[in-house]
Amino acid sequence: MQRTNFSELAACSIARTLDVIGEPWSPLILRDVWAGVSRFEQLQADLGISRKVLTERLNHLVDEGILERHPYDRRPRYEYVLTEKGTELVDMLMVMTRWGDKWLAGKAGPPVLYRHHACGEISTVDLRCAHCGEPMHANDVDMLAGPGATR
Amino acid sequence: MQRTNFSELAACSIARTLDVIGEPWSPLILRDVWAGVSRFEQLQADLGISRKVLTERLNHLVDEGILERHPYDRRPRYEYVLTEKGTELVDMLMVMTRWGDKWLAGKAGPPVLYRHHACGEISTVDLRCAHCGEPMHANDVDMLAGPGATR
DNA sequence: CCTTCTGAGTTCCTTCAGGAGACTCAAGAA
DNA sequence: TTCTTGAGTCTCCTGAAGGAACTCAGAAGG
Repeated sequence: MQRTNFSELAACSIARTLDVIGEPWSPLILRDVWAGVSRFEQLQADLGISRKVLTERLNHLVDEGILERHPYDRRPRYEYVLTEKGTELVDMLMVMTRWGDKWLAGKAGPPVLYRHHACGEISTVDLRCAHCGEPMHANDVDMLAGPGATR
Repeated sequence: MQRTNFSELAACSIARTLDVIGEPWSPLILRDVWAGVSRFEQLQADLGISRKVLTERLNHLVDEGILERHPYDRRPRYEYVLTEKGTELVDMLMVMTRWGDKWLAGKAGPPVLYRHHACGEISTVDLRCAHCGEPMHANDVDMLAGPGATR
């Protein structure tokens, strides 16, 4: 086995999630589909990914229920569309984007801005506690074993 | 070139972030260091990663300012510690965890729970607009070109 | 009716990253 | 002086990623 199957290492939601979108290119494919680049040829041209790997990644993302293939012609032509499961994964991309904007964008500033529908403002995501609404970051929590802790 | 350098593709904070922690194992190393597994031998044993790859990943994460090497002995023995930059990356892991808990944990439930210091409750992260405080997810935003959009 | 075009893959070959395990090296312990 | 331990190196092998050419089905064009 060349690449370890992470989710077999331990009961860990991070490892499991990496088995779904941890392979090279997968997050960028998700980003593109989210941004409206949704056909095979468009994705291949936009990313410069090899056709073989693009095929593999798309199949995997469809198998995992992240993307759906929607035919747009009577010929075998498809558009890839985010499922609900896939759309919720984009949350992670938004947090990645925020981190990259802060730490890697440099003087040029963020390459992409988000306008929030609810308030109409250019904004960024903020992590809050689902319970009390206060900020919730790495140093604001303790970790405890959960019900699914054993394999 | 076997693996594409994503950040050269386009001005994209996701691609740039992937160049920092997108390689296989890197997020799991981060998780372990965050959880207190901080020495080479511990990481190797806990993850089952090959020593060669662990060395490469740790060097890269140190180079990128995600981890710092702290000597804990007069012999060359080190502990790896998250920098501020690295700690903020853990936000992303918390969001990955939440997604994995929801979509992949199944009946067993989440393997790990987080207790929020501020309120003392077991809770999860929630994405909010930094501007208005309302929920902010993939379908709640429009994308616009930002100042760093050109390469 | 025959040829051309197009989107969506497949196939094939080469190169290089990941896995496994043995080896090294420095310093303290026995 | 030898043994042990943590933290890496080194070597060999396998298999994934890159690149480019090939296939295939249906539509369009003459």
